[in-house]
Amino acid sequence: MRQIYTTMEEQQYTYKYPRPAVTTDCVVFGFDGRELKVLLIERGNEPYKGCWAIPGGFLNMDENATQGALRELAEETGLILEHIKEFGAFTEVGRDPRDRVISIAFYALAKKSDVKGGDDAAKAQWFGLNEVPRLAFDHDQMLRKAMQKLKEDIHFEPIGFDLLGDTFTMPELQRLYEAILGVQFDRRNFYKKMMQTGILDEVDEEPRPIAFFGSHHEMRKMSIDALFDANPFPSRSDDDSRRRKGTLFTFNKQRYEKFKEEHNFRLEF
Amino acid sequence: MRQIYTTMEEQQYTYKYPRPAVTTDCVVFGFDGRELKVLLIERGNEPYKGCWAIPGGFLNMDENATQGALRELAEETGLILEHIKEFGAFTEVGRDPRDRVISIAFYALAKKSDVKGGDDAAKAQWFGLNEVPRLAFDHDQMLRKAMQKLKEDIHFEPIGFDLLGDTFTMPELQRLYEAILGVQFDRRNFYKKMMQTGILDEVDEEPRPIAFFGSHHEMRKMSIDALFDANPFPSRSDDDSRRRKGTLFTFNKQRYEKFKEEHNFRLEF
DNA sequence: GCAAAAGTGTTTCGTTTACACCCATGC
DNA sequence: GCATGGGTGTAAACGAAACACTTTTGC
Repeated sequence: MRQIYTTMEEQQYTYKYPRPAVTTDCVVFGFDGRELKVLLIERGNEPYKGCWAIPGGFLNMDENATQGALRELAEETGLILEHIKEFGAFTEVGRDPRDRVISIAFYALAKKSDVKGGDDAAKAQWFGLNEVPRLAFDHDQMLRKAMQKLKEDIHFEPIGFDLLGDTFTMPELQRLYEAILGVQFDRRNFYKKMMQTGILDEVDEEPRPIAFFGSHHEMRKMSIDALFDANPFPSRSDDDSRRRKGTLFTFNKQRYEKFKEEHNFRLEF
Repeated sequence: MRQIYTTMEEQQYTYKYPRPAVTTDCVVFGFDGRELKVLLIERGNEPYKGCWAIPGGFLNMDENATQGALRELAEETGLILEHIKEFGAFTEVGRDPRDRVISIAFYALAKKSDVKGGDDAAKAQWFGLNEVPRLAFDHDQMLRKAMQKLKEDIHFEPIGFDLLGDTFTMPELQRLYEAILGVQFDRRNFYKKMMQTGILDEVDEEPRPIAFFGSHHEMRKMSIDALFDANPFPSRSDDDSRRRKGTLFTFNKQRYEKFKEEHNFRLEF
């Protein structure tokens, strides 16, 4: 948070008209095979010290909002993501008790393999969506809006795949959709609909692919196994007993692009 | 623009960290019975002096983004609207050549009867979507994104009705949907789909209702006729020959609310 | 009276939904 | 061997799309 400016702390910035401070926040969703999780951080400073909050922080002058949100996310939680989606600005006058602060809000979807434990992430923790504590600022509202947007977006974009590993089974995918949308699907109909999009490839055996993670500029390679060993999904890793059973699939991005063209950019469920 | 602060021009505002300036912009769509229009203003100041732009301006410290956008819209175009919809933040570092400025963007739909001519609106003008000139800043991009959002939203919300008068005929409504979505519908199927939503009421004869307009705090009443006489839709008012033919309908907001509940908040077309 | 647009029902087709049994795996 | 979850096809219902002729209005 604001680390870039620690060497300038004595410097002052003066403007003719008052300006709100601008922050970015990023709601990160994860999936443990059973329910949706959200990644929160415990605030170390006032206001709302000790309270849980959506990761985020002040926008730097040399980055756009997306870059700012990704940077803050990496700093505060250790998560290195590529795709986040803006879903709204939060601009009520009194939303920060100290100062006028507006926030540009994003949501993101994290695979298990994106989770990097330890160090920076010491104060970051996953919460089931029904166990979320009272959040700082207007972050309750922000979380609700993010969930709503996620529900809407998943009808038209295969964003759900970002929440699963590189390979997944059809029941896993179905459980994910059911968790996000809060409804139950008939297994056979779900299979059919998914398969007839043509964006899924059947995989004969688990490929144990290479995953990338590390800091923004220095990427390291390591096997999925090492990632899992180093950073098991925090709670209920016994849920893994629900996984790795049945036919494996993988998401075919190329065919998805083609699919989008043909179907007027709609993928419905 | 910034009028609230004209008495403080000598005052300076100092912060420990640099802050972007925050503006709001509002893309206003109108409909002349044939094609979609967008309301633009000609800039009187640098940068982009003389260039057309989406109405907007700096956010005041005592208003949220929605209030700021509505205020700027009223100041710059004379339009007093109630509902605008945020569709994104524009935050690229170099989007304003002078300073770091981020903008929160809205779109709005204006009925003919919302158009208030003269005075403030001297430099505001409607453009057909194919006649839009090169716009200031990143406003081309902003306009494209607004159109895209409008297209998406109209599938699920009856926002189209805001573009028509209090009463309208079915062909008018159909032309509007066709203009927004860029497709052609079968007349009979369109009738059926609209009527089976139950959100339209048939009106026997034109009710000549009372309309409200004026400044934010001092509302005046006048008849629709006087409004039309004073402020005909700028271009092609001969398009009115396409109107007032056939059965009149009006939008039933109450039934729409009920409809939303029953249909899981979806209104598809 | 002629041209242009409004009004109206039915059939066809495709999509969505509902539904049941066998198989593989883990305990 | 029993319980749990995975895998598969078909029939019925529903909603979307295609389609033509008569009536009204404006010139």
